Amino acid sequence: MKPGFIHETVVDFQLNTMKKSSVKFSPSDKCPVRTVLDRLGDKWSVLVILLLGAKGSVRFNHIQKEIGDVSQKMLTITLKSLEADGIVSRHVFAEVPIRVEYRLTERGESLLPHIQQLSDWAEENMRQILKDRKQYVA
Amino acid sequence: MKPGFIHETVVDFQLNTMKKSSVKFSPSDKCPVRTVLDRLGDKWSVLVILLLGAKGSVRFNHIQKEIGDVSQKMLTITLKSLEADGIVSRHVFAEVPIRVEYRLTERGESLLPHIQQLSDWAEENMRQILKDRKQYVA
DNA sequence: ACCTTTGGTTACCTTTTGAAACTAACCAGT
DNA sequence: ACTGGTTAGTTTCAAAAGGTAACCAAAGGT
Repeated sequence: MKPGFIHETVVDFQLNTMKKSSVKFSPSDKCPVRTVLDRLGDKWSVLVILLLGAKGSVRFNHIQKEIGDVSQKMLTITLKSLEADGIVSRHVFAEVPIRVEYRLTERGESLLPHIQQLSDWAEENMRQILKDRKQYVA
Repeated sequence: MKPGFIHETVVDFQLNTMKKSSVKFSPSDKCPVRTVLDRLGDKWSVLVILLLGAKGSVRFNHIQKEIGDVSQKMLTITLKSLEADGIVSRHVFAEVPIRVEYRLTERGESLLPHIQQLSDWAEENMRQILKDRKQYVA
C-alpha cells in the first residue's frame, strides 16, 4: 500500500438545507480510494447501481418503491451525486405527468460487475454471518 | 432481481451511548444483500478491511494512525462489528502495555479481493470522476 | 506516589439521515 | 372554476451516526 493511500482529512460540503447543490463532495484528491469509495460507502448508492444494472432505465418513483425504505430526499441526493460522478445519467421526458428516467452510464456499467460480485459474496455468506452475529455477545 | 431482494425496513439497534454491545446490527434477514452491504456502507469498514488485507496483523493504534482520521470510538465500533460478523479476529497479548492485534479471518480474506477490485476501479476512474464533479454545477 | 503506555469507554455536541408535510406543473372530471 | 390525482422533487424538524475530548484500567518504570 502506498504511503498516504488512506490518510486524508475528509471535508464534506453536504448542505443540510439542500439549498444549493445538495450533492455530496469530499474534496482533496490526495486519496484516490477514499474519494470514490466514500461515495459508494453511503447507504444507497450501491443499491441504486445494482437496481439500475438489473433493470436498465428506471423512473424516480420506481427506484424508490424497489428499494423500499429510501426517503425521497436521500434518493434525490444519491442520484444527483451519482450523476455528478458520471455513474448514472438523467433523462427528462416532457410528458404529463413529467417522467424522469435514470440509467447507468458507461462508467456505471464498468463499475457494476464489481458491485455485483460484492452482492454475490454477501448473498453467499449472509446466512453464516447472521448466525455469527447472534452468537457474538461480547 | 428477485422480488423483495432489496425491499426491507431496516431497524438499527446501534446504541448511541455504547452502553451494551456498541455493535451495529440491522436485523431482519429478508434481504441478504443489504444485511451485509449495510455494514460495508459505514464510513470505515472498507478501509479497515483493505488495511488488514495489505498489512496482515495490525495493532489498534496502528490502524488508527494509518487511516488517519478515524476516531477511537468509531474504530472500536467498526472493529467490534467486523468481529461480530466474523470478518476480522481480535488477538489480545497480555504484555505490558497490552497489545491487541487484528487480522482478517478466512471469511474476511474471501471478501478482500472484491473490495480490492472496487478500490482498483476507484483508482482507475478517480481522475476523470473528479473532473466530472467539478464540471457538474447543476 | 507518580508518570507512561495501550486500548479502550463515557458524556457531550455536531453533522448526516429519516419522516412527513409541502410545492410545482400539468391534466381529467364535474 | 374547483377538486382531485399524478410525478418529481423540496423543506422542516426530529433521530441517528459520527466526532471531540476527557477519563479509566492494568502494569511497569523511577
